[in-house]
Amino acid sequence: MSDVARLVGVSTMTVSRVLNQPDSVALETRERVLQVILAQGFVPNGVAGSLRAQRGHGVACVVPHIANSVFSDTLQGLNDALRPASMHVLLGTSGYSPGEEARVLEEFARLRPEAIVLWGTRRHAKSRAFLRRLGAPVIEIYDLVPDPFDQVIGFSNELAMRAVVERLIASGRTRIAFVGNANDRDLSSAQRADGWRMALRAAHIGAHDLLFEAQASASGGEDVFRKISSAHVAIDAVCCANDLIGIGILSECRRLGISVPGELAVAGFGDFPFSQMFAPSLTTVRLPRYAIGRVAGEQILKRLAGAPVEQRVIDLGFEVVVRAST
Amino acid sequence: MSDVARLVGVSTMTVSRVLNQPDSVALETRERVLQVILAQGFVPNGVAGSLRAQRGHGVACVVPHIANSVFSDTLQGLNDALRPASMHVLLGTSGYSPGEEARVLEEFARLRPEAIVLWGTRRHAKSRAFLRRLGAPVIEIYDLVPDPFDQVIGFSNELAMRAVVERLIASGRTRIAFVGNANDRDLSSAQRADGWRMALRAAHIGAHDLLFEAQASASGGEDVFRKISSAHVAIDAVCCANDLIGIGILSECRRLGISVPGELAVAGFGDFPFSQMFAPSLTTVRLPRYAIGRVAGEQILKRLAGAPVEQRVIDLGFEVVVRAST
DNA sequence: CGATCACATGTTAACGTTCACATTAAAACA
DNA sequence: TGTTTTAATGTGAACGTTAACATGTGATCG
Repeated sequence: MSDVARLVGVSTMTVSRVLNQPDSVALETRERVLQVILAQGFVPNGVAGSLRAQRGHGVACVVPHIANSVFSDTLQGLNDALRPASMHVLLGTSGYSPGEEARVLEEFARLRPEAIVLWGTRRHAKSRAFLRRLGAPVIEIYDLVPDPFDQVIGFSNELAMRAVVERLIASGRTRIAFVGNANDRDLSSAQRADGWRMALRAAHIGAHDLLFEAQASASGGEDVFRKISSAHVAIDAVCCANDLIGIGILSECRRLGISVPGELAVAGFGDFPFSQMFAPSLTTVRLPRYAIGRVAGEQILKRLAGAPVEQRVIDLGFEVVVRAST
Repeated sequence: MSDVARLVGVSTMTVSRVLNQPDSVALETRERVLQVILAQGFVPNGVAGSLRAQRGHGVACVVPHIANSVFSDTLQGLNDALRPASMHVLLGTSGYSPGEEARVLEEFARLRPEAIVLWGTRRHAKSRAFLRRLGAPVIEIYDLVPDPFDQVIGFSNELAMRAVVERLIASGRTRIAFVGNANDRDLSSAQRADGWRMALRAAHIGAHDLLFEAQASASGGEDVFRKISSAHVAIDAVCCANDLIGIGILSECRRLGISVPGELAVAGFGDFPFSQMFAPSLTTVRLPRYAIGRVAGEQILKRLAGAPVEQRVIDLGFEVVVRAST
């Protein structure tokens, strides 16, 4: 930068101002500076700038797993919102482990990010203490909780699944099963099961024995449905914790000659990219995946600009997408 | 850091050494320092460290679009490889535009990344000049080219598609169409078309009129196949530039009552997550998506450790996955 | 017409580390 | 025993920018 300043015949401060507060520099000076910057190919050192200004341009984002359309859509939204403000995303993964999340956070904290975006609301006490000390805005995404750490953006898993079950009940189904991964690392599946239970209870339908565990994958769905069907459990509908399971069940039904939705209605959750291409196409819940990221980014920018937190809980809703499988 | 140093009764340099070269500090001193660090909750300032040491821990990665399983798998691989070395990924998107890529690169350049990972090999002259000046290792991924800018990791689109077509020919197909997005922003689709042409030529099968353009989506596949079939073009096989198109064609065949693979063989490209769940399941090419990211990360670490570039072109191959649709 | 003000630019120091070199003490050696 | 080597720590400066304050110039005002 001092090279540029010398060539133009101004102080480094003027060059710095051209870069950061162009309006405070006289038009003619500004143009001369910009010209030299271009000619010299000068790229300002953001590291030095961040150090001196005591604020950077990074937003740390920790998700369980990148290779998953749920998270990648959200990342896209976050990135799209932040880029115009020349903020960048520091990406990390926790592999669904709170301990790993804490470790990743500690690494990121060294870089003094301006804000932090975390998937889910269940985390290690260590992480909490850490985040508190960091002082940066913390946006939790996906699982809506009434009293978040700082701010939470997402939708209600319970209400969404409840809406699905209510549709099934309205269309005359009475023996409605739930299939999910009850793995306690995954809070959302448990919340979805709660929604299923609530809907049945509200309609005075008992369903104590119709909860089945499955891995959150298509083969998990196939496996569990093979078991259900060979055990001759009487059901006329099945709600799945996600679309992968639903598609596994659909393909197993095809194999077993069970007509969908004639004999069995199948509903998924999450509206994964291929769910509508299936035959029959899968009824599911569309989640505001992109919007969650986008709104998170917008909230971050607002708050960094000094705005107060208006809503600690931002509910972006969901949409039940009724297709051929129910 | 000086607080910690004072509390322990050593100089800041010793604290710094405990953090960066623990072996050079006496065991007893080291333990005392670590204890105070923990007690004080001291988190070293990586920004200051990077500035002084003139090297950071960031790897800039620019892909066209995050919300795409192809890229997200690769990102996962990259991240997994880099994390143990406490390197982090700076994520940016170009939206398939070389101009936007150049802009994002310029932003990232300010942060002085240690290495750069870029999707594809087609880029703006501005980007090239830029990358050259930066001096950091540049890894291009996916499209293999014989003479890369620095280093390229991927597979051969041509050979992969050629292998698919050869299988179709071997199984007796003679009227083999290609459907892809000939949009010139997407080099890979063009390379795949080349592979198709090469295979036909090698088998002495002409196919001048069997190249069809379609958007790279399921609905693109449906649309184009509707046109093909209403124009009564005689074909007995179709290769698609990606699985989305293939699945669109499969679902259109189902609608039109065309038996697959009886009347028509359909092959996709890319092995997208749901392709094997379809009925019929889609024959496709499995790409080393995760491995590309992983190997990119490993190469970066190697090179940062001072190792010379052994292979400028790293071919990770592909695998033709034959399923029910052919 | 002198005082006040806004504007454009400059000066100095500091952000929190780590590099390069210096120092000290103890150990190893001839 | 004197000299060299090794290990452990300290000192001062520097990384490249920007915050805070200072200065100088011309315009505006009563």
